[in-house]
Amino acid sequence: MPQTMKDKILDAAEKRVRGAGFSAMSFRDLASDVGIKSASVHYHFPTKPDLGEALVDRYTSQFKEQLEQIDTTGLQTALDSYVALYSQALVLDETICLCAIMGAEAIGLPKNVNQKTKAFFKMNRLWLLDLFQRHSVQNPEDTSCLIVAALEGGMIVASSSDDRAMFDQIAKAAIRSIAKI
Amino acid sequence: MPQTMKDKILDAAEKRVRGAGFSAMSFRDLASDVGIKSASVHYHFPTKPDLGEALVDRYTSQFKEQLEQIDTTGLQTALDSYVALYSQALVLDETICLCAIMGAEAIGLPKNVNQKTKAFFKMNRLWLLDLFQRHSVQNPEDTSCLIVAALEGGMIVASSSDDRAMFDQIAKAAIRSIAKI
DNA sequence: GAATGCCTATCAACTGATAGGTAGCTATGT
DNA sequence: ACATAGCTACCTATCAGTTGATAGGCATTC
Repeated sequence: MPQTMKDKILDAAEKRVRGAGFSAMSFRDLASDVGIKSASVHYHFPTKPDLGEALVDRYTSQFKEQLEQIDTTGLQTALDSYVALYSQALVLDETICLCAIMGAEAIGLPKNVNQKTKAFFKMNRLWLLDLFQRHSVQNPEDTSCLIVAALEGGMIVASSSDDRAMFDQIAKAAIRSIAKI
Repeated sequence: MPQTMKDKILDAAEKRVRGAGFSAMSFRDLASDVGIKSASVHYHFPTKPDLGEALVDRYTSQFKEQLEQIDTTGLQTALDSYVALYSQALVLDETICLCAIMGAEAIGLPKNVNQKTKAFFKMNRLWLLDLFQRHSVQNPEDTSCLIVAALEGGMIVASSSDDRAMFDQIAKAAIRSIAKI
């Protein structure tokens, strides 16, 4: 299955946004990344908000696919797998979660992009909520919120401190706190 | 004590960065905010990295001052005061922590700004570490990291979801998890 | 007379976006 | 079988607006 130009553009955009932010990324950057001209990028994504929306949309659905592949029969192993999804981004790609930076920039971003970012966080919370309810974790609503916040914040603090071990430390502490809240 | 132009510029910069990010803020924005011309902003802060560094520096020292005023004799009340510092930003100014967004944008920012952001997080961790050690909290290192990450991430998730109550929910869950990790 | 704190004017580079052209492919009608 | 029409996916060229930054002028203050 060959990769379409649209996907190549989104790949380049994701890399740049996760590295430096949405407003720091330009159509010309993306054009040179994928080997076409900026006018051709506009052909695939008419405006920048269009691109942002498609970007977060794809990120969310890809993340959802990975969530659905996690074996949720054991609480501990499920959480380990969940944390690994976040950890991968930090270690392999040397970038943080797309929605962490989109969320941080939120006030200055187009509304449609904000809605998609909001949806990403909600999806994460709901997945955790279901997991916690099925494993009889106390205060499942509060706990799911805390885990998402700790992991997103953990990526930012660890990335900013240039200390990847700190993310693992935070993630472990977050998971250890579960069932005791 | 009259406010200097330098401080007025930093005030405007802080508001804009916390709202939309460092790369989304321009010298002309700041100039019009404080009623001078962009060339005059360059007089006070020669380059953008200079401004960024001064901004995070001031933010950190102001935050430190507030930390030092917190009564730390009681663990619970001290934590409540600490959380209130974060909560204020979200509720009153309708913006997130300066270092949350500076940390999120980190990879695309000047190195000197990154160092200052890193220092802010470290200061927070050390303040909590001292608090936890003096109150015999278990795993004080892990716990202090977790609290900082949860609060920074909580601001992003709550702000992005346009749900301020969610921040309080996350903060309460984070604090409740202490002493049980 | 020198330093401070602003100004006007200007610069090259970059931004998102548009207009209009072109090569290649495909579907249709005769 | 073959011309025609239309679509896709790019291109060049250009636009007005914005960006960080600089040079040089002009008051006011010390």
